[in-house]
Amino acid sequence: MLNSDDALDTQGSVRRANLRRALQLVFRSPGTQTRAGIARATGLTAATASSLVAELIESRLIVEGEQAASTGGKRATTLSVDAGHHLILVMVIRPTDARLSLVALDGAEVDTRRISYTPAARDRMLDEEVERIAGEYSGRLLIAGAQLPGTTDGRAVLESVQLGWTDVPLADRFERMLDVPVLLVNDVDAEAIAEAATEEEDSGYRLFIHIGVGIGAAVTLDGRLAPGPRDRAGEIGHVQVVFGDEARLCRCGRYGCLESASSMTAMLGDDFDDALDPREVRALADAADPGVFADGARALARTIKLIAAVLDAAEVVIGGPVKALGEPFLDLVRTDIDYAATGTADVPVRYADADAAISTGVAQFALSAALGVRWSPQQLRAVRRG
Amino acid sequence: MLNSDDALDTQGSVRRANLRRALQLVFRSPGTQTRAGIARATGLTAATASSLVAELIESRLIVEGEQAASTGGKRATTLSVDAGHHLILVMVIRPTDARLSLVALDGAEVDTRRISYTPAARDRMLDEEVERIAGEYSGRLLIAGAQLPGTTDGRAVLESVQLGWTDVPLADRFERMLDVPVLLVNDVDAEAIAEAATEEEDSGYRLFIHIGVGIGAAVTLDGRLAPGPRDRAGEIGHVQVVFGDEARLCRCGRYGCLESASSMTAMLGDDFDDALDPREVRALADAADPGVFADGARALARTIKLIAAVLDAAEVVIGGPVKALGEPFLDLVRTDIDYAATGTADVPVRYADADAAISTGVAQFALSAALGVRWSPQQLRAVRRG
DNA sequence: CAACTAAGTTTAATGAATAAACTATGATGA
DNA sequence: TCATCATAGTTTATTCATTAAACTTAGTTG
Repeated sequence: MLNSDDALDTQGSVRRANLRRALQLVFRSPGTQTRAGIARATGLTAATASSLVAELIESRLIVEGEQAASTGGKRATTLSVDAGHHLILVMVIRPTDARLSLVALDGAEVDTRRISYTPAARDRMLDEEVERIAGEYSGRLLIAGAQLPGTTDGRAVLESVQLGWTDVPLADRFERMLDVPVLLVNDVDAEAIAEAATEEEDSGYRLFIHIGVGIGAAVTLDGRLAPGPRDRAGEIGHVQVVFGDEARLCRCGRYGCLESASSMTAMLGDDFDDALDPREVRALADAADPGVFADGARALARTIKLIAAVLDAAEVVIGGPVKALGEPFLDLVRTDIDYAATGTADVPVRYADADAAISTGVAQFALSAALGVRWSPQQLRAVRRG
Repeated sequence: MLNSDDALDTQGSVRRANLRRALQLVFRSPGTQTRAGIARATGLTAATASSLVAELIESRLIVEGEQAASTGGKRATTLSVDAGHHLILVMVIRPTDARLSLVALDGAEVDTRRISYTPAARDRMLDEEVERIAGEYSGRLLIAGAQLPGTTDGRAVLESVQLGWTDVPLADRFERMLDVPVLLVNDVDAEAIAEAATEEEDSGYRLFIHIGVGIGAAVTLDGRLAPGPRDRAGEIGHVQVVFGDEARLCRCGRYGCLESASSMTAMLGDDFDDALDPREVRALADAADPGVFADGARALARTIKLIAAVLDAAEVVIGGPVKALGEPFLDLVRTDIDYAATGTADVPVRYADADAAISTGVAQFALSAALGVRWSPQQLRAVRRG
């Protein structure tokens, strides 16, 4: 709609860019943004801002709200995101279950369905549910995004060990049913995008590391995934970071992989599972040998130091089930990063915000692709509550 | 000129973008590009392409050349870069000497001056030479770029151990004398940019690693430095990558840094110096214990694997004096990268092209900033010969 | 209540694109 | 040999999103 081609053929591209900018301003400050505010923020004239707003209202992307208090003259008409029309279909696809949510433009979840399946029935049941949604919400769907474990180029699943898929053109399949654009995104990338909502412009690279049964990484910049064709980026779980006698056998058959030291399975044993709730994880952690956390933190710190140095990363965020280990584990990592390192700037390390992983990332990813727009952190919280 | 603001206020921004695209096409295929070719490549109409070309000729950026052979109709007028007017001032600043070159838009070096100094006299002599150039070439200068060792935000030298500078606003100082924009760039970044000229669009990230007395890294994407405010990026020399008994004392006082294993000084001893020519380096290498190369290659391979995995890098390029060690050293690195690693794609590793380091990178960096344009690899070779 | 201030709209002008008709020049084939 | 076609490039009228400036609306303030 607002996106599309990169051809700078005519002034249409300027119009699209300005529509995006105006829409972004409303997304960032819903309920308080005004036509005059858009004019001031963009440098466009009030006439143009009005024209842009008219088109966005016409497209049912924003709506007028209350009159704002006067600031000395006529009261301004506030603008909000139009939550009443367009919907984003968010699919979280996991090996034995999936979650399909319809998310409004204000972040509210309008409808959520959960399905469970055996791997053999997965394709059929997914297709059926997508078909059903296509029937029920036809005309209101804006875009769809699917998050899944594995590598993807956004259109097809290149390789997913967990799902047992190789080169599956999932986006094409769903697009034929839904008749709106469908995007695929790696689950860790989606988690990183959700987390990146708090990222300010020009604040630099942020490294996100998910730690559960496996380990994955993602790099974001200005609230979006770092640019470039990076279909297989972030696959750091099986890079060797432990050497010599300390290197342990990894499930991949090699020695000293990051996962062999820092994954939750490595630290808590095979009883650990991504589906455990934090209380259960803490119980496992209490029973574990404290040495495994020291080893895990050390391997993780080595990884972080190198990547943060080459990117000059502004922040490192750690997400996933590992959060149940709490600040003590993070302090081990921070100590091992060794802030005194010559030539390496201090890299703050923190855990991801609670619940960011659910489906906000896919929704944000799809929204950004459809409208070139980011939600404010406040609105993401709305999605999380949903 | 063609760059400037990001304000999408008017169709002027479209015009600027189209001028850049037309200019880029002439830069990429000088002597063979035509108005009709620009129209075809951009999707713009022939009328618009003609108008863009007229403006670029008016600005003395391109010139008409020969008539091309007919392809079935009227012969086309070829277009070339106008090498006769605008000049780029390229400064390579080193601790005890500097090189100031005036580079034409076709890559030819029109004038080159070398100055030597003691650190105490450096500022004065640089200023004098820049003033002299400002006098001689006033009116023809388009932009200036300075390459130097150390961290920079493009405007000021944040920290340069080699030059003994901290927070020196060098760009401002030179801009007052030259009256054209001045950009600063880290020397390894400049080397990476020169190397990135062969990089195709959308081919992914390329990791460049310079190995001499010190080690630095840079990441490029689509022929340019990876985006983002990365003032201190690539400072990987003093990240620990060797652990346990194998870790050696580094000149920074810590143990196991990448430089302590893989720098030329670590491998060849303190007799090594960045100024040695390849023959002298090979002589040192012949006298060295082969074990140091194995150790150096192993530490380097560990570094490369992790960074390449997180970025999904398409290629790794190694530059600097290390090239004198030849393919045997590179083969050690390649073997250690261990192509069989699970989840890690094969990353090709090669040496940088010969002579790329001289001044092409700064020139390209400045050119890209001034006109948003990249030279073709052919033209970069012209600079290298200069 | 007059003067001021801010929000927002209307109208004419501007500039960069397109479409379509045009000129110029060479290749091709009956 | 010349009519026809193909390609390069220009000219002219039209379109469209912007700006500037005048205007309306609706509030605050002395």
